[in-house]
Formats: sequence, structure tokens, C-alpha cells
Amino acid sequence: MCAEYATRPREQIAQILRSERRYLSAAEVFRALQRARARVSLSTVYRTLDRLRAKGEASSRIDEQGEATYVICTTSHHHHAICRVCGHVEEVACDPMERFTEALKAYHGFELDAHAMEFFGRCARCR
Amino acid sequence: MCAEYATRPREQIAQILRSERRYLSAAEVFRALQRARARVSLSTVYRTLDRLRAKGEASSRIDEQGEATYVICTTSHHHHAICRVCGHVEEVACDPMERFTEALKAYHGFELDAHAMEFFGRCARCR
DNA sequence: CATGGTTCTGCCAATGATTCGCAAATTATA
DNA sequence: TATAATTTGCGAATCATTGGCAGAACCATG
Repeated sequence: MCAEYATRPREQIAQILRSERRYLSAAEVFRALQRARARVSLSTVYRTLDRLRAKGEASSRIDEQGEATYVICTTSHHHHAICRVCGHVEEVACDPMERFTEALKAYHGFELDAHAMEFFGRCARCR
Repeated sequence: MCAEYATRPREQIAQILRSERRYLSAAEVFRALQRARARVSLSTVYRTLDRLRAKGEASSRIDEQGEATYVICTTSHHHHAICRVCGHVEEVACDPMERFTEALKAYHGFELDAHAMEFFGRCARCR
């Protein structure tokens, strides 16, 4: 029991996420599937996205409107810089943040949990 | 037209927010009102919280479950460091972030919009 | 302190994203 | 192909949030 089946819907959903390198909501993935003539139910989209996150293959965030969005990530230890213009997700290594982490601790006695941060701005292309 | 009435419900809601220095959802504010024997409807809580945000007297964020939460802020130009343990909100001035902003631009060509960041960790008291 | 126009509130129905239950379909394996 | 486990699709249920609207509260004025 508890095996793992490779199914067509799952592969189609992963495909969509891999091709778009930005945070997508379940509804957006669902629409993309329809455009691609893939018959997958919205329920399956929700379940599959959540499953990808649980396995660590995707990371999720709640956007400004409170909707859950997902993106496939490639490296393991990093944070996301999200472009406000195109939605592009830049994976930021932990290293360049250490200076800031130290400053925050010195100024405020605040110890940063470096695993839950995201940054917004404009990426190199959109500037 | 477009005047502004000082009402009991509004004052009671602001009172709650001022006494708790952490992000509260509409439902939490509503429960706090009930504990204080204040008869205010949930609709009014939603409207008032949104109104405070629009006036810049409170700032809001969407939590991990997608619920909108609100906190009163005192200074104008800052970001929030949120304690994972007690929920305490530390207001972080922009200054200590400039180093980090520069590094992000140098490494990734990413220009940070310094007005939409939040940091999580453990505050001085909870460490 | 009564009046009247404006602004707020409470109630309740509507919305929209997400989850749940369950029967039918799909997958892996023999 | 037969079987058992897993996954899917459908529709109903849930839950935070919003909208409409009639009545209540507010406050400047007479």
C-alpha cells in the first residue's frame, strides 16, 4: 500500500509548471490544461499541486488576493525574488542574505528564520 | 458629502488592534470584541479593517492559510519582522536593508521594490 | 433639542476558492 | 485479463469575504 502511480493528469500538470517559471494558481494551471486540450478536473489540479509541494518539488505561496500559487523549484536551499512585472521567479541563494540577517539581529534582536522570505521587485529583463 | 463619522464600533475595533501588537484576522478581532461584550457585526469588522488599511493606519498581510490579517503601525516607512512564536511585529527601518538590496541587484540584476517585504523568525523575547 | 441629510451598521444572501465523499476509471502487477 | 491499490471526476459542502439594502447612528443646523 501507499505506492505511487504515474498518471497522465499528473504529468500534464507538471508539464505546465515546468514550462512556466512563475507562480501559478490552480485556476491558471487548469486554464492552461484546457488550452492544451488536456482533460483534467480542477480537483485533480488542486490535489496534484498540493502533492508536489508536499514532496518538495514545488514551492507555494499565497498571493495578495489570498490565492495559493505554485512554482517548480530547481535548487534546494534558496528564497524567491519575484518580478512584479512578468512574475519571473529568481532563486536567491542564502549567502547574499547573511549580512542582512546579522544586521537585523544586531538592530532588533530579531533572529531571522531564513526559510520563509520572499522579495518583490523588477527582474533584470523588466527593469 | 464624504464626511467621516466617529462611531462606537470603529473605536472598539481600533482599540483591539492597538492593544494587540500583532497581525489579527477579522475573525480574531470579532472574537475579541465579543469577549469585551462589544456588539459589533462581522461585516463591520471587515469594513473597518479595510478602511484602516486604506487610510494607512494599519497594514495588512495574507497569512499562510490565505486569511487577511491586520496590524496597527506607528512609523511610516518600514517593513515587518514577524515573530513565529508570539506573533510580535517588529518594525524594521529601511536602512539596514540597503546592503542586502545592493547585493541582490549585483548578483541577480534584481531591483528590489523595498515596500513589500516581510521577515519571519523569533523576536528578542522569544529566542 | 428636534430635524434632515449623510454615513454607518446589521442582517442575510451571494460569491469564489478550496476541500470532501464517493463511485467509477486508471494503474501496476501477476 | 483479473485483481487490488490508487487516482480521478463530479457535485456537494465549507469557509472567508463581499454586496445589497433597510434601518440606525451621527452631527451640523435651526
